[in-house]
This record gives sequence, structure tokens and C-alpha cells, in this order.
Amino acid sequence: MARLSSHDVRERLLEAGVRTFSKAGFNGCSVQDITDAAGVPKGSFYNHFESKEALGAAALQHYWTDGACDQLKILTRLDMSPRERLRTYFEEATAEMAQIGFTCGCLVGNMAAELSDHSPIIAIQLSAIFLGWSGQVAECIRAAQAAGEIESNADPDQLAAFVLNAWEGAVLRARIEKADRPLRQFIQTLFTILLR
Amino acid sequence: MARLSSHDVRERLLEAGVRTFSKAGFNGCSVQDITDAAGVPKGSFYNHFESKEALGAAALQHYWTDGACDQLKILTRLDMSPRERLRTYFEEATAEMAQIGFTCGCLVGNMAAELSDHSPIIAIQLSAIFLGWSGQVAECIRAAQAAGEIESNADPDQLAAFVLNAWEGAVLRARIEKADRPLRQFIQTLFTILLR
DNA sequence: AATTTTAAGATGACCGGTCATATTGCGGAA
DNA sequence: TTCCGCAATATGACCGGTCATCTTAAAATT
Repeated sequence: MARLSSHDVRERLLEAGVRTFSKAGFNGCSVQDITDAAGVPKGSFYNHFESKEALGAAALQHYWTDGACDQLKILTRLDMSPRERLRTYFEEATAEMAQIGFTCGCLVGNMAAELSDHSPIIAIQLSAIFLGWSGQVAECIRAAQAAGEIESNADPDQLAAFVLNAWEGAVLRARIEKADRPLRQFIQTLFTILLR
Repeated sequence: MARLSSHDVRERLLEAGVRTFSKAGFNGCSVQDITDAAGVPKGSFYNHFESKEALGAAALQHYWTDGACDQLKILTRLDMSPRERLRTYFEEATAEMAQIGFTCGCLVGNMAAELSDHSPIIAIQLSAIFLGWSGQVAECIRAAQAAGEIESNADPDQLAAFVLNAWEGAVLRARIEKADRPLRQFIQTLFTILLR
């Protein structure tokens, strides 16, 4: 059996990291759990990452730039109106969460809860991720306002931050209830009240 | 030095559990961390709780019924109007979070992120806590609507769930940023847009 | 003296991380 | 083209320490 290239090993560890951290939490899994999930020998781990925390930071980045950003592209599609894009974005996210049985939740939220007090590096990353995320949503809200799809002319940045905060909370509750009810309720409230 | 009564030891473990789980997370601290924080011998732990998870469940209950409920009483005070009560409630919570330097966050949210997939007992408790919490806030919103303090006549339960979701998200972001900005912004958005 | 409760210390599995050694692909010397 | 030397990577046994939990002798209570 051919050996994996160095790049492949690193990639596998990143993806296994995202999966394993999402499922079990940063402190809820071991480095061995991750190498097992990646199908990589334990000893290889430290050739690619200097510590578990370093993998945490890299996996978070990987999740955001290679995984979550695909969904974010919905927000800039041109085949839908801004308001439709927003709705589709949260409906897609709901469907994805349903598909995995409401386990895991959002890696960004999980890492925020577990590590923001203890890993400054990851806290800074999380801050940047939330900023970018909020900015994208704000842009879409701004466009919806310009298109006359939203009554309120409140500050889009303020609205976006509030909406994403509520989304994080809804994800938490969906995970507890193992049902899409909190997510559906979030969408309904969002579009019938806040972005009416 | 006189020995502590059995009841005191249990109480100390509960309070140390709340403190330690809040600071370090459930998987981020050891049983010994908790017994040290409680100032009780480590051998005593299993005389009072059958497992770390059992303490987790008991501490969560203790936090909710003996700690957080004090703040919840603001929502039913009669010396303020319903809308004022709501604002005071979130401002008090903001002040408390500022006082501890934006570490810890909310035990309910932290445990939800860390344990809702792995501890059914705690998941059920979390579900009940959110339900009760949401109900209290909904009642206050309903009263505010009745008093004509809020324009929107949207379903109070739906509003309350959305508001608490957003609060959980805001707490997460305040913890990341180590600043009250996300909490202040939450309050501002809440009262100038959602509960206008 | 009999019974219950306490808590010190033990237990072995497991933790994040390191090690010596084996293997590899590659640039340059022939 | 062939070969060599070498840096980078692969590997799993292994490190000291910590984990959640248990055992048990001593202390307190009856």
C-alpha cells in the first residue's frame, strides 16, 4: 500500500480534527481519537502540528475557509433576491444539521464555549470569524433593505450581529432537543418579526 | 479544626462544581480540581456523588434554582414596568459578567455545547431549564405588550425564545472579546428594534 | 460493641507529548 | 542515467503525569 503524501496526512488530520472536535469537543477527545479518525499513526501527529491546541486553531480555520464558506456563498448568489438568499442560507444550515441528527452543532460556537477563556490564539480567530460572518450577513440585509424587501431600516450590522447571536442560540437548543423545531422557529421569527 | 457536616460538604461540592465547570468546562477540569476548590478531601467526593456526570447534573440544577433564579426574580418585580424589568434583567446580567471579567459565560450554555450530545440526563435538564427561562421572559413580554410598552403584538413565546437565543450568542461573543460590547449591543438592538 | 461515614491512598487506564529508528523523495555528483 | 547523501517525514513504543473511580482502615456515631 502506497504511503500517503505529507500533504495528505496533514489534510486528513485537519478534517478528522474538525469532525472529532465537533462531535466530542476539544477537551472531550484525545489526540489519539483524532489520529484514529484520520487513519494516521499517532506518531505522525506531531510532525504536522506542534500541539493539540495548534491543530484546534488550524482545524477551526479549515472549517471556516473550506467548509462553512461554501454555505456562505449562498448569501451572494445572483439567482435569488437578498431576502431569499438569507432564508435559503438558514434553511440549508438547518437541513445540514438535521442530516447529522442534530449532533455536533457549530464548531465556531463549541470552540467559543470551551476555549475562549483558555486559548488566546483561538479566541482571536473566533473573533475574526464572527466579524467576517456578521459582515456577510449584514451585506445581504443591506441589499434586502435597498431592494425594499425589509421594512425596517435599522443598522444592518447591528441586525446581523443580533441574528447570528440568535442563530447560535438556536443551534444550541436544537442540539439539546435533537429536533429542528428551534431552528425552524428561529427562521420563522426572523422573517415574520425581525426582518418583516 | 472541626469537621464539616455531611450537608456542608455536599453544598460545597455543588458550589465548587458550578464555579469550576463554569470556568474550565466539564471536560476541562478534573474531580480533584473541584474538591480542591471546595476545600474538601478528594476521597470524599464519591460519598456524595456517584460520578462526575452526576455532580454535573446536580450542579446545573443548583446553579439554576439557587443562583440564576435570584436574577430571574427581577422579571416579576412590581416596582418597575414590564419593559423596565426586562431591560434591568439583561443589564444586571451584563454587569455580573463584567464583574468576573467576561470569563465563564453561562453554565447553561456551556453545558449545552459540551454535553448535550453525550449526557442524556443533562440534556433533559437543559431542555427544562430553557423552557422555564423562556416562559418567564415570555410572561414579561406579554405584560409589556398588555401595558402598551411594546409596539409589536407578535407571539410572546416566540419572541422570548428568539431573545434568549440571541442572549446566549451575545454571551459567547462577549467571552471571546472580553468586553461588554456584544452585550450592550444586544440590549440596544433588543429595545430599539425587536421590542420597540 | 456494632454500625455507618469519612477520606487517604491505591488503581489501572489514559492523557498530551517525545523518542529513537526506519523510510522516503530529492538535489547534486559521477 | 545512476548513484549517493541527507533532510523531511513516518512510526509505534514509550514518557511522566493525571484521570475518574474504588478500596479500605480509621473515625464517628449509635
